[in-house]
Amino acid sequence: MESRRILVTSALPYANGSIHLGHLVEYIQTDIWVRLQKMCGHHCIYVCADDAHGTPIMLRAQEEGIEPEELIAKTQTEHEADFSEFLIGFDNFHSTHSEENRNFAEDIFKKLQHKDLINTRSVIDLFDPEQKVFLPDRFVRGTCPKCKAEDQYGDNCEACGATYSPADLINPHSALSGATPVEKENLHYFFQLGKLEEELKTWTQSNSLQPEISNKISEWFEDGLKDWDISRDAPYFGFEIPGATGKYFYVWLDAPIGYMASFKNYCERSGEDFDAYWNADSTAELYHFIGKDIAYFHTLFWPATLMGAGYRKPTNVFCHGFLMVNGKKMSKSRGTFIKARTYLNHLQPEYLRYYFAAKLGPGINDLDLNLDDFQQRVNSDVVGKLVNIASRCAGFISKKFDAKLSASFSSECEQAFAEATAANTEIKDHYEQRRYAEAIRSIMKIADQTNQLIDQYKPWEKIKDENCKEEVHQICSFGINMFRLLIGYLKPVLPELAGKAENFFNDELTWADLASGETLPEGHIINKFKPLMTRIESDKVEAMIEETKEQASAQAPVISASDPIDSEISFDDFAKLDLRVARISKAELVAGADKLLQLTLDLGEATGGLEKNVFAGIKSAYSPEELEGKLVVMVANLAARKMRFGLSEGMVLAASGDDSGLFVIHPDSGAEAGMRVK
RNA sequence: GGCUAUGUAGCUCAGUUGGUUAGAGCACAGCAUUCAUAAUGCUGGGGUCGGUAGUUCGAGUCUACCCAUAGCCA
Repeated sequence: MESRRILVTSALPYANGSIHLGHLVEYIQTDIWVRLQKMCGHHCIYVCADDAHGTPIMLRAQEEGIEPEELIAKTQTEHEADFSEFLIGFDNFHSTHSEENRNFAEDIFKKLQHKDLINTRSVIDLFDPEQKVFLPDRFVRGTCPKCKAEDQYGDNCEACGATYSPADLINPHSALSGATPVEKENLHYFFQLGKLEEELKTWTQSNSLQPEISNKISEWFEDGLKDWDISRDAPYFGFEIPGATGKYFYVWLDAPIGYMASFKNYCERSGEDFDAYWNADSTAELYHFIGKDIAYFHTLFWPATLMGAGYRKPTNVFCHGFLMVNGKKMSKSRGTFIKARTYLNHLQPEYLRYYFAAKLGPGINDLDLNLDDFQQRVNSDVVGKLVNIASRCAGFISKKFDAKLSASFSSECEQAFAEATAANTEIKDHYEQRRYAEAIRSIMKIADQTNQLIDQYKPWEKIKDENCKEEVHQICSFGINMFRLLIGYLKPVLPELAGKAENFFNDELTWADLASGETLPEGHIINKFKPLMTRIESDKVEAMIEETKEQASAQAPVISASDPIDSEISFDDFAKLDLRVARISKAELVAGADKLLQLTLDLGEATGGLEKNVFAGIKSAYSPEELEGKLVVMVANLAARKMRFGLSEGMVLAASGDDSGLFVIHPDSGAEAGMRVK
């Protein structure tokens, strides 16, 4: 078989926080792919690095009262430990804040300049008049224009998730001085992507990108490519642009260059030939595994950078979806924003590797970590089905046959072994095409068939009959051989388990061994069987969630301060409100309104049978049918307000938090329409 | 708001170019079994495929609109 030369990367984790289970989807996906390639005898190199530049890192370092360099060094140590324990087998892990990366970034920038792909022009930025510096979005704070949460960043609101520009903030102020920012012209450097449009189009079309991504990319081309702003002003943690004092490369310019820098760093200590992988005429393969959120940095900006600077382009870019936990986005308060370290404190990494593999496909769908399913699936598949095969056969072999295997099977078993061997082509292809879930299904099907066969031969009965001893020897040896095959197929996913199993049957497995169809030889001695993997226990999963919740509540004061109690009012202020119980006599959809329902409220006999018309913004949480007949509380003396759809004569009270829920307030049973609420 | 995806049994997912009674694993129920880490085998119940309206002899599978979820908008 021809050996391929392959360079693989995972996206660079950002150095301002810990690795969490969401990150691990990608590293595990990549690692499985790389391990398969290596097992197949290909020359495959897997590099990564910490992404160490940008404003958030500066801010974080400031908060902790340390230099950015100290922060990123500390983070890198932590990241590497997490990856190593999750068995992510990087050949090199580096940092974008490195000499290699500085050299490449500067060199690439100069090449782009030389090709006339860089220009400059003035844009209006916010300026701090006291500190005399331009303010990055994150250095401007103010009230969210959408949800009115106070003290939010200039680019997005942490309370409601809205995105906007700093100029949209209410009461904007500089995070540095507190002064109100002023608008001022500022010089920026731009990468003129439009000049590479044709070449980029060709690349994106010829490159068998995932169809979802191709569709998305065609969108960028439709409006023509805009120039890309690649400079940021001091204060910034990054590389200064050559010949431009006080201007820095935007983090997204030098981050992907970090792939090259990390590989260069690897070449220097391994003797690998850098140019053979990166020159424009390279015949090596280059793959980037990334999350769907950063697709266009990798399918547009990054290839453009490489083209412009005269390097090779990626062979392909593989996008994956996001991790959900129990069907929802990871959430600190639900205890599902689980850090890699927290997981490791309670559970074995291979459980998660198996579960992710069992659910990963080639598409960009989000992947759900359902914790009950996780426990059941791993226990059932890996322990119950797979490891059980060795466990139920090993005893007979070691106790009754001096730990020696037979190499002759019944014709039925021989056929089963041949079929399982033949499946290697298909399984390998599933892995190669990143259809891990299908690979796992194929593998577990073989495990099922093996258990069925063992059941059929009933060695535990036959062992009682001296005449059937050879049959027992054969079926158990068959089981061990099938187990060996299955472990081999799962080795990319479960490298540690595979290592233990290889120890057990005194053999090391490559894909060629699996494909050969050969069994272990007659008389081959197996070692004493020890449990290779134990079951996931519920209390461990619960403990992990608890620990995550504790981490969240430790930060709670910061979170609760985002919505403090309003300033005090007098009783007289309160008494001005005429709150009444009302019955919804009619509720209907409003044509053309996204969020409104039109309610007819019956205020009962006490008010002389008064009815009011109210438009309530509760369509997202209630259907008209479920509201009709219900009692609610309304502000009855609120001045009527004219809306696009008609006159609204009051407000219905409802509770809402930042977690997108909306809950209408109902009086307890017994209340009647018209009653005062006080 | 625009765009790109996703929405199939309690849970997690498969369903090729539209075609006989919609599949798997887990969970559940019953039976068998005890070699094995309460593991294994057999049998069974359970979905009309997010909603509505279309195209078609025929749609989970095509079209339009709507709803929900995720991501992106340099």
